[in-house]
Amino acid sequence: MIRNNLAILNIIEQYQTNKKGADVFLKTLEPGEKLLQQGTTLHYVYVIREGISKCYLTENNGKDFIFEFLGAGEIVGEIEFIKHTRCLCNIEALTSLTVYCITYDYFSQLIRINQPFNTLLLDVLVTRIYHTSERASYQQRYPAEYNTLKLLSLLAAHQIVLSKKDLADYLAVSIRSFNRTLKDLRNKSILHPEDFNLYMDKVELNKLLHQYED
Amino acid sequence: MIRNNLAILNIIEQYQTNKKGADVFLKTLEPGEKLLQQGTTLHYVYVIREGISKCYLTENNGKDFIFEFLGAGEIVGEIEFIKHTRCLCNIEALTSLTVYCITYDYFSQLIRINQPFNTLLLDVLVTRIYHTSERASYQQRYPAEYNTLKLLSLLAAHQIVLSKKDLADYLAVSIRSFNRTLKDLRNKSILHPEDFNLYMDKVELNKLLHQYED
DNA sequence: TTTACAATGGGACAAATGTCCCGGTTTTAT
DNA sequence: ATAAAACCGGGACATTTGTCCCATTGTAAA
Repeated sequence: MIRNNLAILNIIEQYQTNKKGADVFLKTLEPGEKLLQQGTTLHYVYVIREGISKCYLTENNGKDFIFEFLGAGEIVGEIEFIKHTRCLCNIEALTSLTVYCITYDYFSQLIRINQPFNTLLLDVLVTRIYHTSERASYQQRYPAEYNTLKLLSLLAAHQIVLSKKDLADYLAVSIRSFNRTLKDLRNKSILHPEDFNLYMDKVELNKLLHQYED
Repeated sequence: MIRNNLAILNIIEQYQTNKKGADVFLKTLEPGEKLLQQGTTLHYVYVIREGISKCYLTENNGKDFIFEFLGAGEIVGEIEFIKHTRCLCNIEALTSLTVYCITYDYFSQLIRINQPFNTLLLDVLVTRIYHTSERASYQQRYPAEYNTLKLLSLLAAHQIVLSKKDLADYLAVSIRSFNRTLKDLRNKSILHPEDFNLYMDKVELNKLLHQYED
């Protein structure tokens, strides 16, 4: 659930050390700052060097939907670059964030001239389609309880603690609903992880749930 | 909602006429036949020449979720090709379907050697991410009524009549729910399309709704 | 320290959605 | 032509989820 891509990071880091030009440079953001603002025009493509950010969209009714949490090596702004559009979504730093800023010209060069990079980019895009589609499907076709468990088990693989608001926005439910689900799960003395296709046993599961207890 | 891509179709048609080899050949499917079966291994990438198909995933609980309706020029199987995985989803013909079958070898060549094709492919992938993400967001963040109207207005732009099951699967709701929403909408004498950001007036809207009346 | 403000947790109720099921219609096979 | 089977719309009820609200806790600024 927190995406990374070290291969991309490597390529960019090589290029940055090779030529210290104005083509690739670093930028730092504090938690809460936005790298991309939905609807604005972009001039760079970014690659995250360090830190975690959330990629989300704010609907007209004020509700947010989080597409992904992005970590090291993730590309940002490539959609806007390729489609020549304004930002589809917001990217906001959750931790301190360091990103490589890549000029449009240079990124365009990379795609055309650097075959391995082109291949990596195709892979990144396809991976996104895969995950976005898969999640869109199960998140709408299974009840919140199932999705909550799935989310918690994914979260357990990372150390970071995310706010409940963010978790709820990822699941596309209200905070109230999310809290209720957690409470229900805690109260269920008999939980069969295998019912949920989770790769964890009951002990692990309870550990997870009680992380979020009072 | 029914995707097309004439630029891709053009390129493939040119190549097919140029060299009548075993690299690109045609295949025909009857309505109901599957071009891709979720979980199976693929050996070709396909480009739709004519007809409409649905791209959907069947969850373990038996529920389907339709990602998209694919029309002329749409690429199928490129995800499986690039990620070396088995089929993520099903592709099923809704009308008679003619597709170009492209060998993996040849597709791989196209990507590497044919710059315009590579660019088109990037554009296709990015467009998919864009639409999938946008829809995942609003479909989960707005009530069914809003989504139903949006769907009907999109549908109006095409001539094809889709089954209610397919429309419900696209919206990720039960048929019962979908029927109920249609009924409610029909009974609302005062409907303000502008409330829903729909590009149509009240007369058009009613025409739409009564298409699906008894 | 005190105050203000954001984040949290959950009760009560309303609204939305799913499940089950029945009666009517259409389709298919014999 | 008739019986069996599949399809369809919707009623009734259960479950899920959202909205509104208030009390509590934690945090940051004055």
